[in-house]
Amino acid sequence: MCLDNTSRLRGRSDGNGATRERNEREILAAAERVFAQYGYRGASVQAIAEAAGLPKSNILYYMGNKRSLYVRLLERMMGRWNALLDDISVEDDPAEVLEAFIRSKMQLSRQHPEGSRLFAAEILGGAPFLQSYLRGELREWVSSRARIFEQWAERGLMDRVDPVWLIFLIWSATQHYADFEAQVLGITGRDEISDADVERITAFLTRIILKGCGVKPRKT
Amino acid sequence: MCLDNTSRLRGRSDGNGATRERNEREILAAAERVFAQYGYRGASVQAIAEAAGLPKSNILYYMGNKRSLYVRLLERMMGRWNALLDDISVEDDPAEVLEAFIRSKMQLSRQHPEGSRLFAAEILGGAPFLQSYLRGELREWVSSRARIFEQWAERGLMDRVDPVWLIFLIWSATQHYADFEAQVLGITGRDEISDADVERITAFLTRIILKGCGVKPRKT
DNA sequence: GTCTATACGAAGATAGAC
DNA sequence: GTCTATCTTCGTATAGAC
Repeated sequence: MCLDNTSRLRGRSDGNGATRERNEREILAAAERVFAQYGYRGASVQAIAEAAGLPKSNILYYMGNKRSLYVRLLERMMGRWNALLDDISVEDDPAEVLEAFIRSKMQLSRQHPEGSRLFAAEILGGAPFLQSYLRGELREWVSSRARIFEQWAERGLMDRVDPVWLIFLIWSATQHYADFEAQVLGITGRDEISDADVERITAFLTRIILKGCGVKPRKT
Repeated sequence: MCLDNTSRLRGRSDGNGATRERNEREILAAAERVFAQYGYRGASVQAIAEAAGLPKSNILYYMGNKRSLYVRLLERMMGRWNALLDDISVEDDPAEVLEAFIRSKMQLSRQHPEGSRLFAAEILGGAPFLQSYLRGELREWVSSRARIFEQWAERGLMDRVDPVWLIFLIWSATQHYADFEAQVLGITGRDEISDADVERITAFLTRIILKGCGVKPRKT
């Protein structure tokens, strides 16, 4: 007699999908933490559900299955990553570009430590889901940057160092504080890495790397 | 009438425990690979058994349980690590010491990439088994080195940089090639990192870091 | 010493009640 | 849309045959 099942339930929900959106956000955040901590295999849907405060089947209802949830998180992280890799040109000032690169990379790891660790765990395990990304998109990005570094060296704006190793050096140095946070905290006796620490580390890395590459100080 | 069970079996085996030794070595090597790839939770005893070419219960017979196998591997890796951290003094030449440090750290990662990744996965997951090692032994080691770096700076042998951040920089840069090997291979299009690559990377890192810290060139 | 068989819980995933 | 109940497979670990 009364409303059918579908409309009754539609009526009970908010109608604009706000609940779904909120739940999805919660699930993605919780899953990022759990996958980052235990890796793809080590993470259980149950653990993600508990972290999100939802029943297990709810996770699978929203995300289909464990695999696609994981892929979605990786893609989200790659998106954040791509967002900060805007174009640079030979005409730019090397000191400025390298400093901005180090700074934005530090901030990305800082703002998304779980995403950073998720990515690290994926690579550590042989990058089963990211092979094509690494061999395609990312490889292209590295090549194009490398060419610019080489041109800077030709113009005498910096030393002739292998640009690819330089990019890896910046990546490893900046990611370290997110990925190996447990080690950094344990050794330094801190219980968190503060904003001031991040500022000091950024300045330290910028200084060592710019000086180490013989980059001429900023024009500004 | 014939021999009792125990002696019969002793008689059948080699008697000097060579089989046991060989099996243990195989198991440890296989487990290191599997734990490195999947992390503690993600690794299954079954997968380790298959990698070692032995039945599952054999693994548990030799190692007791999954946990103690894992701990044993961590301890083995910490042992290798400690072995290369011999004493240095203020009297030594900074350039020589830092270069030797970078070189030996690169070689450790090179010779034991699975051990390196195992350690990385443990830290990534919040170092549940290594908390006390980090807060104790390793912390002490870092402090003592840091003091020496500071004294070198006071003597004008290098810039006044934060010695702890410097140690982290060297660690992250050198471990990167083992831990993120999949990324390095994907981006550079290599299918392995050769000895010559390691040599080039070592030279690159040494150059950037020494120059970046304003270390006076070697006396030799 | 070594392996097969098995106990028992937790894994991912789905069916179906509400 | 959401959750409980359940299916099947795989997890660690052990008992006991050989």
